[in-house]
Amino acid sequence: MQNIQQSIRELVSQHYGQEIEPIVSRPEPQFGDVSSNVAMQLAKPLQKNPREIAEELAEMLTELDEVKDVSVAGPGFLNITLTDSVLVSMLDTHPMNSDKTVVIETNNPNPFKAMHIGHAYNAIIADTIANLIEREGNHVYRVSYHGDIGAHVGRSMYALLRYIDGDVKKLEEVSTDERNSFMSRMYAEGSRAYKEDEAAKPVIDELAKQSFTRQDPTYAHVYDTIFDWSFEEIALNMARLGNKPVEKKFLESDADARGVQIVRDHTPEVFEESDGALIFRGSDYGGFDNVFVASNGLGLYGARDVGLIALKREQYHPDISYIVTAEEQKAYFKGLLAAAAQIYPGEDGVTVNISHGTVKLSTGKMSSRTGDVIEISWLFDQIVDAMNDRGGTVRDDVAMGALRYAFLKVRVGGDVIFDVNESVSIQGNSGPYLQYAHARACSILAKSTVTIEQPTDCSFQPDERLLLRKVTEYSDVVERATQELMPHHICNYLYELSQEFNRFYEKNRVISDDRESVRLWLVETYRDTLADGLGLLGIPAPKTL
RNA sequence: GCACUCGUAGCUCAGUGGAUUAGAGCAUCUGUCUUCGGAACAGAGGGUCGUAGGUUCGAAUCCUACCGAGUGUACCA
Repeated sequence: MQNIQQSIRELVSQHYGQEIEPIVSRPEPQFGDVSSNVAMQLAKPLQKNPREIAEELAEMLTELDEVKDVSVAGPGFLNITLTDSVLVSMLDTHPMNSDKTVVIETNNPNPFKAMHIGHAYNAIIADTIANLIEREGNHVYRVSYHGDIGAHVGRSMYALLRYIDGDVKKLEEVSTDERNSFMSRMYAEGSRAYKEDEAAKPVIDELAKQSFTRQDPTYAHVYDTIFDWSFEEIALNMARLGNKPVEKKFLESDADARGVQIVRDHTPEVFEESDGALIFRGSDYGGFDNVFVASNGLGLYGARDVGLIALKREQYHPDISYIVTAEEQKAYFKGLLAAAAQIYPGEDGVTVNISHGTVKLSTGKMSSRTGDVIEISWLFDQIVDAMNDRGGTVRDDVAMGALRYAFLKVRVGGDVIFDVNESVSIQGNSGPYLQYAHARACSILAKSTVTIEQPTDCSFQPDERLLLRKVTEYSDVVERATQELMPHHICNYLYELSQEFNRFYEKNRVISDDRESVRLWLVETYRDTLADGLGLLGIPAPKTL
């Protein structure tokens, strides 16, 4: 597509003396392979009828080797059909043309709390965006960031210390399977006590403060144990979600002291004092005025994020650093990033916040166990149940594909209404459907004994050409998804691609047909493209299902 | 109150300046079919693209107002 765009640009430059970027798109197959409204773009500067310009351009384009046919439609649209060999040449993978150092947070659940559905969504979006950036040729560092200190730790510790009642051995009685629900129960209990029990409040505040120092041996022991459990749980869930491992875990405790110091060093130039706290006037930058260091001298999340930016900067010297969060934090990040831009002049725009919506269940049913949050384990249980109901075998790679695809197929930014049954459905626009489509193509390839040949004469039959044409769109789709950081474009495309294959497959035999070797090549090309696309989405592409 | 996001078929969503029927999936209805994995294919019904103006040769897409939903709005993250 870029070649033809280039050709049009040159023609326009030569014949009309206009330097423009011709807009080209993919029309419906019946209209050709490429269409362009370049004549309309030229009509105004040239003071000429667009239809007339289109006719002239059509004549010139027909002369090109890569063009088979051109027609003019409507007010002056050009519909261009390319030769088959050009179509084949378009299959070449798109160039790796970027070489930046990129840091991206691909998960950030807090220890001492259960992982919920929002963590899963956040992690899947971020991991897939990381895949896209990596594909461009950039050096990507996946990192994570976790809150290991502060208020929520105090709440959990309150309930935990009461639970063990002086005997740390009691923790050993909690079996591996029960740990996650045990931890969320403890957190829920502590939270409730903080809200409802006046006497507990100061105790919890004190326990929260202790999370910074952890000097009491019993406290330290319980803390360390739950800390380890939490990270085992996080690692387990990340693997289950199909996320690639991170290179480094950053902790709030690492970032805290550093951030507080930086905020102090930049007061009053960047931050200012207000009611004893150090604040940043985010409202001047589309955010809101926010406290970074509290009046009691302790760092808040803002200060820690400043510290985290400093740590990432030292460790990786990133050209771009992505922080993927839910949209609730969008305004906060406007302020934070404006502050960071002042702390590090000339590095404005290095740190970028990508925000996404929240996940809601279509059934409206929430987790019964912990009240208001939906735990990841519960989510997987639902998927497994739905698979069982369908009578299919339950497989981890299919569950993973179902969940990732359901989350990724919607545009990043809006909310996701998650329907468990729809996600595992083998029919329709779902992960398992694509996995099935892949397995089916593999099966054909495995069955044939004929050698696969890339066609040399390049004359395809109409149905073959339709499939080939669809496959050639892949690199454009990947490019768009990468530029916009929008994985859903790939989902939509892969689904259309599979449909196109099914249409072909329905009407045309591959094995024991005269054109078997050419068609095998086509099936293989399709299969490889599908597998590559699924790979970018982090979805397994099984050979059998 | 102010700021940001969103409003497209019964439901869930693509499409965000370009046309020749505004597209998919689910759901509903009808066909094909002893298949290379039918977990398929073909087709039908279903839309004043929230409402009203405006800009443009051309608007679901841009602008304005209004209606409706969500989120944020300093010592939680």
